[in-house]
Amino acid sequence: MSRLAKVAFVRQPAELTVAFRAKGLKVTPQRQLLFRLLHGHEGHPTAEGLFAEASEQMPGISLRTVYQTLNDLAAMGELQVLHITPGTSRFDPNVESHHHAKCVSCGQLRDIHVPQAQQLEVVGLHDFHPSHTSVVVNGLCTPCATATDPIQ
Amino acid sequence: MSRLAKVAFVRQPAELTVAFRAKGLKVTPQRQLLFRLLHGHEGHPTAEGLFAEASEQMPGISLRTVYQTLNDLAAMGELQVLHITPGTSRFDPNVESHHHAKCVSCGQLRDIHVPQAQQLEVVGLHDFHPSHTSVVVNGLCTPCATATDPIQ
DNA sequence: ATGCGAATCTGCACGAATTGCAGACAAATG
DNA sequence: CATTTGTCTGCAATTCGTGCAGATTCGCAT
Repeated sequence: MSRLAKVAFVRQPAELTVAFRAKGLKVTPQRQLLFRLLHGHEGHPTAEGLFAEASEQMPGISLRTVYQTLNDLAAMGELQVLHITPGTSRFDPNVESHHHAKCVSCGQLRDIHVPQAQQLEVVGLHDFHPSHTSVVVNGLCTPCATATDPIQ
Repeated sequence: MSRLAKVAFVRQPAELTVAFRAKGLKVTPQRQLLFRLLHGHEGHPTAEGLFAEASEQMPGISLRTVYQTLNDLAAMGELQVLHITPGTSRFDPNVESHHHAKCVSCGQLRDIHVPQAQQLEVVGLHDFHPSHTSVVVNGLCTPCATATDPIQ
């Protein structure tokens, strides 16, 4: 196939609503909007990026609220937080086991699958209890590889 | 053996001196101090951490200079810059091919070897020119695992 | 050695990302 | 519909890192 099979995005907004209430967290219009934006999001948005998207549909929403909600989702394991790019966190709505390819020129991230990732032989891992392995393939995306000027 | 075989640290200060001059960069006492601190450094220090170490031996050295030198070294490939922990960059004097284990509780990083890392099968990597793969094993170090159990 | 030009050092200001705080406000519950 | 509690917004503060400028020093060629 030419693309990854359909991936599992963050849970349905309705499910997140239940999960929030179950934790004593309230479900506000702002949070519902973010649930919707994240569900089906194929990229790896930053908080600022989601704030921009959210602002289109709800002018006046606060960046602070976006951070708050993303942090809550991450704490509940409904969202992956990536620290792959310098300076900023990226939020990955895809919670299925997967990994990333990163263009070292433009910083673009894309999802990949690495079937053997959880069965890697590791040397030098003493007194450590591994839970999850993440793989990042660094390289150049085709646009950056062909362009003379590797600007975003 | 109970530890990794002797790893290759950043090149000898004398070699870095030659490399800097060859690039038209000057070799100052500040830089020589950082060369020495990095050579044989077993950890993954932050710029602030190296600044603190450097300040002991050279009071008055500027944090700006530490950043400058680390960036120069990274640009020359004499140092790896890691974006694994949130908010800050870590500098890895070990330029040999290796990977990292990260304690998700205390943030500690340690070096590991993953022999198969460069031969991983990757699914979903189209229009991309990979150069280098990095593996991070997340988990708990023994102190954190035995201390207060963070997850109930 | 000596001098000159270019690179560097330091201190400070600035910018981006993220969090802390407080008062107004709204969601859940009975 | 009233109460309780958590949330929202705006702003200040913090942290990490870089841009800038003037004084200084390195390194090469006299």
